[in-house]
Amino acid sequence: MIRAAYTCSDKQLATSFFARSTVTVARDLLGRRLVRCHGDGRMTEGMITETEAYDGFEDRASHAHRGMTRRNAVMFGPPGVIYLYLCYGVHWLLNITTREEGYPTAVLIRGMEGVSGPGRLTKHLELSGEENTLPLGRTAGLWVAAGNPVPEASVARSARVGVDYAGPEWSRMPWRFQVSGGGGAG
DNA sequence: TGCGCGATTCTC
DNA sequence: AGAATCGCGCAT
Repeated sequence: MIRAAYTCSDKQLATSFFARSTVTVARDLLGRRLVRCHGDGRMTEGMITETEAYDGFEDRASHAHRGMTRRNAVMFGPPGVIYLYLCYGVHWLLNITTREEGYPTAVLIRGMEGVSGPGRLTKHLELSGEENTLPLGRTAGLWVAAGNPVPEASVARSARVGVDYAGPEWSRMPWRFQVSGGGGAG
């Protein structure tokens, strides 16, 4: 039997990485490797290719824009924490909290290498409500590996998906980040 | 306690 | 274009 070994993805991003501006973190996560370590030793990992920022009370697209509730409480907590919620009663969506405690923010992980769509991503990584509220790390079996972001030329910005209900100002906010074809091998 | 809706995805 | 599917958030 082959025992899973931690290799280059062993070193994870420090909590301080997530303690910055939500939009900055969303952009800076592109190109980083998302690592999932299952209980039975299997590991799944891949480069993050798409993210979205949800920032503060004023952002009407954010779960937190009307204040703290049971569901979104984790967004008000410390940075680097996993926020998983059930969308449409069908799909789990993965977020990572950012900024300081008390200010509600999170980055939605929408896509990774070989996987498009936030609902398919959690299914691929075998994530569900169990990991909700856990800090990124070995205990959760999920973390972002230290590495390099993609170059600026490889970043595409656009409006967030599926948030028309937030009104024109907030639904048009260019807080969606994707790895585009440009920028060379980096 | 009840009701409408959603940070999506799959099928027709 | 419409269904799946259920917890959340707000109104009663």
